[in-house]
Amino acid sequence: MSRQPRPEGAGRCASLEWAMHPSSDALPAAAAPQAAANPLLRNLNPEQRAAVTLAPRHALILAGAGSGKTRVLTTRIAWLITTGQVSPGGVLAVTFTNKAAREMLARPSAMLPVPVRGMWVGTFHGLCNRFLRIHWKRAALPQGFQILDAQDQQAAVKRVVKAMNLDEERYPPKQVAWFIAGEKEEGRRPKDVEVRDEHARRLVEVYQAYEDQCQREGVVDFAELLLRSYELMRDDALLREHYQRRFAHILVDEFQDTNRLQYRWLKMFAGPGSATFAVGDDDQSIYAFRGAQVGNMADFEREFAVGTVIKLEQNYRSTSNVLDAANALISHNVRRLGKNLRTDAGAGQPVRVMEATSDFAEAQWFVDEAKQLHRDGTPLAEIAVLYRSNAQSRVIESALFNAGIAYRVYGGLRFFERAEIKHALAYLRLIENADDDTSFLRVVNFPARGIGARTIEQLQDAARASATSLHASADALAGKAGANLRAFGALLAAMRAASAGLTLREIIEHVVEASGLADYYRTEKEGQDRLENLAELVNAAEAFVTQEGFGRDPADDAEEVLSPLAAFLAHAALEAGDNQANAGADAIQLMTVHSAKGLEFDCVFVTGLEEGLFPHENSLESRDGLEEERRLMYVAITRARKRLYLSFSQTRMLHGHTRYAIRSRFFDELPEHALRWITPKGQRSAYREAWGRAGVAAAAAGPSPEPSFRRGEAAHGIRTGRNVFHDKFGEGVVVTLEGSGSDARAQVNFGRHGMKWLALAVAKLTPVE
DNA sequence: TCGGTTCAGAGTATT
DNA sequence: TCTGAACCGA
Repeated sequence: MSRQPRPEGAGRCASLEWAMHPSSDALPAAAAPQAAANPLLRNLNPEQRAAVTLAPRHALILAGAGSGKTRVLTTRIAWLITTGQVSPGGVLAVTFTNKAAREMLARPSAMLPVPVRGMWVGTFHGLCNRFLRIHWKRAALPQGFQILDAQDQQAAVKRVVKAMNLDEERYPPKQVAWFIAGEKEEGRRPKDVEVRDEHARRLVEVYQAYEDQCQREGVVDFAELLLRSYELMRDDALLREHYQRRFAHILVDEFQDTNRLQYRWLKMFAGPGSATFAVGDDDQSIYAFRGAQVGNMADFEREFAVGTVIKLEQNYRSTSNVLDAANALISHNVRRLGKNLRTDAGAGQPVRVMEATSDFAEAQWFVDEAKQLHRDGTPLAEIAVLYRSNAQSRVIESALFNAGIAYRVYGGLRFFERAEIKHALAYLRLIENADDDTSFLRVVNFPARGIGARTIEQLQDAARASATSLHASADALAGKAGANLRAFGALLAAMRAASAGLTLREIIEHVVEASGLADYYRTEKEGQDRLENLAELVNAAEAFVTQEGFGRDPADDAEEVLSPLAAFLAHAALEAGDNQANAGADAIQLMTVHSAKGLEFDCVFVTGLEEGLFPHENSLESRDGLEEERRLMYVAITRARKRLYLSFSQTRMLHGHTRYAIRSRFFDELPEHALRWITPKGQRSAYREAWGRAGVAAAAAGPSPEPSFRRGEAAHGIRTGRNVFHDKFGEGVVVTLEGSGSDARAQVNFGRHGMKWLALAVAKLTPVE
């Protein structure tokens, strides 16, 4: 044993040095004695065991893909509790997704003989909701405050922009909502935003008006949940001390995905006596675009004076060919904490690489390959197709559909986002809170009850004038329109009265009928599905009440108990539900690389590996952007257990045009020994040979491209789809030809050098082939 | 108020 | 090419 555990408060340089060391011989020795005794620690490797049994102090666990991260996290919780180091009530465990949160609750419960009640396990938002439900008074919120999802938020912003008479062209609600969420996630209120120009000043005004509106209506958006809790902790010393004392152990999953506000939030809960156990992987940081700061890992080490960094590098998922590919690829990133995956699984199958002539052909090839795998015994559900962007799923779907193979696409509308569900929820929310204008506007005329756009405009004017909600202003309108409005108000009042004393299930059943929603969908041609969804909503509510007991815990000493309806509405906003029925069926899995994170499959196909698509063109300008794309590719590769296929296509239908593509630069970063090119001979493009280590000019004579590429014939022997060589930019593909004679120009995709327009009279372009 | 037409835009996404 | 949103006529 070469090293002893680091004493408390040891300097951070030392810890960094630790991080850079091969870890197995550098583990804290403290783990060893108890290890044999406790069954929890059986089957853990030395690094995992070290992490699980770490003494109570801040620690950073660098957990590589497939290294048993969740296992370490959950076993640690169980370990802390069984060894009596903490009671369940002293544990705070945070994740990003509900799925991960459920796991983090379920697995320790299974390991422990004692109930884990009192433990705070959940998503950042879920925990903030819990926190604010308890301290709603101090947070200046109504007890039954409602949560706006992204859709609702955008609608609310739109209303503000309209009310302020701003040009919706210059202030698109989507972007304004994005701006507001971004500022909140940086912890900034309107007064804190730095204003440089007129446009920014206006944006801040909108932000302020939006805040006022939310406060008036008693609603909060997602970012507000975080910010409001953070501020309350920051400003209320008693409260802060209470929670800091309570949570002796804070565990964070996917730490590399935290944004600035989440990091500060964590810091606020970590008191002098708490130990923060942060688990993450900088190589899998793929959410910078939504505010994630990988830098939080370094900040954490510094600001928490982290004494222990443990690297989990033993991979239990993939064979070494797959890992060699992953390791080699990611080594091209400069900004890394440094980590290398290893496995005992043996070399396994080589990574197969396929070059297709078109996106259509690529999809067809995939289908044939998948059929073969299935025939050889792979369940369909163990075959996944990954792509960079959602639009790519279409051609694959249609190929699968034509072949009659079951498949499942991830993403898309989730249960609680469906229109009919949102409508029903809007009625329910109005029962809870009549001032919720977002919900009011959603259903005031749905089903139609003679309240048109003009009426609503008048109503909004009246509401603005009296600074009240729409519902409170209904009396101000005269005539037939006013009568209709008051009838709607009476309907809501009747629903509210009727729901008193009913169970949640009965309330929803009543509302679905009384609102006219059920009748509306019964007469609709395609309303059957929607009716079924509404019935499913009733079931979901029922399940929520029985299973969750709506999340109350006596230990939380909430000031008053929330009604089941309000709790269910919060649940609906925080957990959008599944996006697909029959999730368990045996079907091929289609998803973006982003949504594949955290999953694993026997066979993985990564498709569309073309310059401009993967890496995506929008991220090529900056090094950070490109490195994130590379991490994304790393995530894609490390999803595979046994077989990995990488494919790209010479042409791809994009935005209605055929685009000529160059294979992704990532191929050049993969080790040749782990790859096997399976492209049929006659199908390889010239640059395929040319692009390798030998340099560009010595292109092997390739076969001619598909006949369809021969269109667009032009002078100079250059034509669309042809591979050409340029002295400065190297190999490229002609994408477009324009003009004629001395005006002739060609648009050429030079891959890593980007898309260029070149005048054929000037530029020296030599056809390659 | 509805339904058809026109137009812009098209990356990744959890809560 | 396809989608969703805005717009216009009946």
